Amino acid sequence: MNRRYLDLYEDIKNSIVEGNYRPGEKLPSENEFCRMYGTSRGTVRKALDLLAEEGLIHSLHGKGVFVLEHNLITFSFGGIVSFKEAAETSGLKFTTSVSKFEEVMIDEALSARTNLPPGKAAYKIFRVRKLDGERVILDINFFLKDVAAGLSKEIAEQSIYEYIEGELQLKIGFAKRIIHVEPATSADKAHLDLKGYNLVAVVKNFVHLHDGTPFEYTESRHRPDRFEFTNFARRR
Amino acid sequence: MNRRYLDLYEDIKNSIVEGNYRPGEKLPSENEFCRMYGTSRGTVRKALDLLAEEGLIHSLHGKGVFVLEHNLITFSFGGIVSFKEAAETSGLKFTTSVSKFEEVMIDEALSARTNLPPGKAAYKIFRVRKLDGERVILDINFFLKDVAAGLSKEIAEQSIYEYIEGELQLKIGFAKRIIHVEPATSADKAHLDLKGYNLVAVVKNFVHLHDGTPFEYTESRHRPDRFEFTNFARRR
DNA sequence: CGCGATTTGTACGTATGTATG
DNA sequence: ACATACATACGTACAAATCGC
Repeated sequence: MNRRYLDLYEDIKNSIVEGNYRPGEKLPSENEFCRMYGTSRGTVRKALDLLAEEGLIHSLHGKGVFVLEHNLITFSFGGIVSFKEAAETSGLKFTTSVSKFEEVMIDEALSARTNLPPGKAAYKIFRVRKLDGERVILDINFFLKDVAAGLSKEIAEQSIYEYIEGELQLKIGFAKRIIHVEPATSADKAHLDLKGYNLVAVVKNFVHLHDGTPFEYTESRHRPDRFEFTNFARRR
Repeated sequence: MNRRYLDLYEDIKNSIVEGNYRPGEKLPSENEFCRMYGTSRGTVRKALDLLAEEGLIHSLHGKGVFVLEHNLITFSFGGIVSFKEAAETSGLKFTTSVSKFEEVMIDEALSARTNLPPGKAAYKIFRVRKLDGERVILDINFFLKDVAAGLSKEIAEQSIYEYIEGELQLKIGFAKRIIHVEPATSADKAHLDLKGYNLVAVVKNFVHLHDGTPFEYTESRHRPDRFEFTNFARRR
């Protein structure tokens, strides 16, 4: 497969992140990009579309394409990003400890909660994310055992996504997220330094493979004062 | 301007919303759409891209394009949507009351909070959203007076966006959002039925016109138990 | 003021690659 | 092996907004 537009996208994105193109500046015109990369204008525009979707650039008819204000932390959360990736691009230094790794059967109740098919086995994982010595995030994962076969506690301590995409060569497709604020559970109280808070911010992730099959459900439970979620939207 | 891809997008979207194409079903192929609408494949693909971005459909190489599970509430929040639009598509019956409408000067402190330029005048509006007789959302808006000239309390009771886009013919471009959980302020306590909660879920909106100029800052302050934010993401 | 040059937006057409059945 | 369907890439043309002369 070719996918030159992805190379172009990453190239331009890197230039923006590194500050070669700065917020407020005008990018080279589409036709200049065509010359620079030896591609067609359609390919250039496809790369620019991706950047616009992420909120890094904005095109003005007749004027040009401009770099928007951005904070690196912000736009890393635009798509589906593993915790490791997000931590790296944000620059924050988290440490992770796996406090539970077990196999469970998905019964009706669990299926209703996770959207995973009942009757199947799943890995159930608790991971605590510590920042500045405080336990501020509890990640609760369920991965279908069929799909994520061979997951281990050791892998969970590193990056599960690297394993799934790298080793198993699975293709992750899309995810639906719901954010809620919920009462802290006994698990939250046991695993987090809640400092008296009795609510947690919860990001529920329903993740599907590229072929559409659901394979992961994750709840990210945040101490409310350390929670932040960013988002970019365009009006049509 | 032509924008046939937008017509196509809305047509197909309506068909999905109305249930003519149901979740799990396969859509007509791209070439069929070409015949149906008498357009080129590029135009069809552009319409499908928009639907895929919203999480309504998913394409499988060699197989076809399929409708995803969706709840109408969910995808209405994908882009920039006025409260009125969101309420309508969600089917929930909110009532709005304007409890404050005044003009303020943007000083340094307010500029830091809103990202609006210091030294300018702005409309400051409090609107309380009531659901099932309970005051659950407090919207705090700041609109640049320069831009949104002529705003009134009466307009705020209806739809500010209809006024801005309809009457003033302004084009809204994009918005950055940040979601936080914050301690309830005295304003929250005064305007909401907090039922003992001492935290609120806050969605901060930094809205820009199409030409990039910031013109609106809005804080949507939700009672935590009635807060929900949905999101769709794809892995690249 | 108009005119032309530049730049992005839209639409169409064609060709080829790749996955599926 | 073949037809179908989506994915990528190139090319062309014209529309519409902007800017400088």
